[in-house]
Amino acid sequence: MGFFGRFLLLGFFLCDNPIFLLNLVLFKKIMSKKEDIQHDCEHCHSRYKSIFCQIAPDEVKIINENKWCQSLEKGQQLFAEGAYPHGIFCVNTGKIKIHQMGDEGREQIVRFAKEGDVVGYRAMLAGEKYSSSATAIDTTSICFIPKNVIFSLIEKDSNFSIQLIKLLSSNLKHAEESILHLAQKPVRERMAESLLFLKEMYGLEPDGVTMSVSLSREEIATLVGTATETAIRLLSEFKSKKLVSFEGRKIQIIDVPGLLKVANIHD
Amino acid sequence: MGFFGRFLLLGFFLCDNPIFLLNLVLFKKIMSKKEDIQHDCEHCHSRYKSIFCQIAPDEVKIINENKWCQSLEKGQQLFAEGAYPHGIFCVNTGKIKIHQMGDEGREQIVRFAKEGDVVGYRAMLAGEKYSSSATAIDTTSICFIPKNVIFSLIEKDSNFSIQLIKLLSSNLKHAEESILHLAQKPVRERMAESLLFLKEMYGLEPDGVTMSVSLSREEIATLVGTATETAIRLLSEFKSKKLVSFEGRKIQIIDVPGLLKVANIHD
DNA sequence: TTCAGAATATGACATTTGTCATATTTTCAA
DNA sequence: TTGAAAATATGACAAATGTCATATTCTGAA
Repeated sequence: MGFFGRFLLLGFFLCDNPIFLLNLVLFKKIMSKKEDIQHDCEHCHSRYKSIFCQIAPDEVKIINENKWCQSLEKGQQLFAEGAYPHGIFCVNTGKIKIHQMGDEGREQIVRFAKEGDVVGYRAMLAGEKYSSSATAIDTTSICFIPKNVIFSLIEKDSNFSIQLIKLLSSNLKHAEESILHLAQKPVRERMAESLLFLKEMYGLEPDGVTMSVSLSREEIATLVGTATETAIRLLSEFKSKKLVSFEGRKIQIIDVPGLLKVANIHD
Repeated sequence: MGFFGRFLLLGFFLCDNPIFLLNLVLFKKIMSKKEDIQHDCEHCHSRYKSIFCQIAPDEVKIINENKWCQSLEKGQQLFAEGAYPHGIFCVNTGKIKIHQMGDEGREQIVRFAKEGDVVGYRAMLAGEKYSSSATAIDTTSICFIPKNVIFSLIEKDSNFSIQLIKLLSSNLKHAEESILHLAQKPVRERMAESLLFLKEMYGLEPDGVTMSVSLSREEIATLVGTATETAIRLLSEFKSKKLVSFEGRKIQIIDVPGLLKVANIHD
């Protein structure tokens, strides 16, 4: 897709979007970056980790011709609650948080995405507005695949449907597990669990102890489902108990068995 | 499918099931009931409300020939956490709760199902063990459709895949909403919300005020995500504030706007 | 560099919610 | 019918968690 095509697509994406102003800012930022790198789906390393891992070569070609890549700075929003989806986003590299706004203006992180993950698909598939927002929590490179391409893939390739179904199933399983834990586990256990989860999700830096994700205390609090102050206190407590250590937002996981114990995880 | 076929299927269902003993009880109960009514999918009223509403007549025929119906008493378990799924269950009439067991042996209700809903599909589609249990909370009639029938339907009918995808999406949306509310709303708000939810989900009796679902205080507590005593206290409070009234487990919704206000729901 | 605003940290306290004890009522099987 | 067990109800209290106030530290723009 050439520059003109991309422009048209972007225009389409913007014009029936309720939060037009916000996207206008995004639009300007994108335009000011001159040209984002257009990746090649055929040799895309993150494709093999994704729901697109098994699709036929000519389908890959169609996606490649219709997709559109973009890079996001840390903190940039990919889409916002209430907007209409026109396609899905595939994460090439980077980190994304999926979050919702609560009554008192407090955000709640409900999911994360990394390389190979797909975001924004739930609302698109259901034919609804986005029920959550997505924001980059690190420099991120994503590809946008238009709605019609996805739906024609579902029509043609039942294997792709199964991949989507498995993805949704997996998300649903995790969501229901979160429901259980939010309802029944005390904050301290959830904090330990969340730290272990982040370690699993985004891994560690080459030093083998520092977590690759960098989140503010407030973000950690909205993941755990607690007040920011409580999150800070618990992190300090974990530090004093030598379960973790940290310097600002760089958190080191020192004692995994200890954290598992605090999280009340056995098997 | 004749009696012998059903027996074989049941045998299959049972033998690689980790909680064999539990199912043995179920097995005996089923057998003692002589013969469950075998419904006809072609004229099934609940099919039109379900994910099977759009499938082709010959597919309906295949399902009809391979399905197997069963009725459950209130309190009977349909499947248990940890067991392996061999198909999905379609609710014909009745009410089902989907619940998980927490660390301290406390259950947590994560979803409900009624006429036209499908249960047990998440684990089956993902190729995993059940992550939750399903139990009838009212006299319920269900049909069992074997795994292979469902997967061949997905393969043949992309429309059916889309129905499944939409179902999963809808469940995921509700689950993420629950996460938000459990993390941010106080118990009182969640209680009011749960009562309104139950009213929407299962409706009212002909009198126009009494809720059709009958749950114990403990079950209500595990839905709201609180201690049983707290649930009882809040219900009493709502009663004294004339928001609801009740006689045992029969709960009347008196003041919907009042409940909406307590639940902190505006729009 | 410097300064303002944001993020982090910590104490004091209030509120919410859970737990335990103990009635009271209901249910169901002998 | 009756009695035991379960469910419901309520009080007293403890524990967990949130809120507010206030330092302290960090960060980025002028």
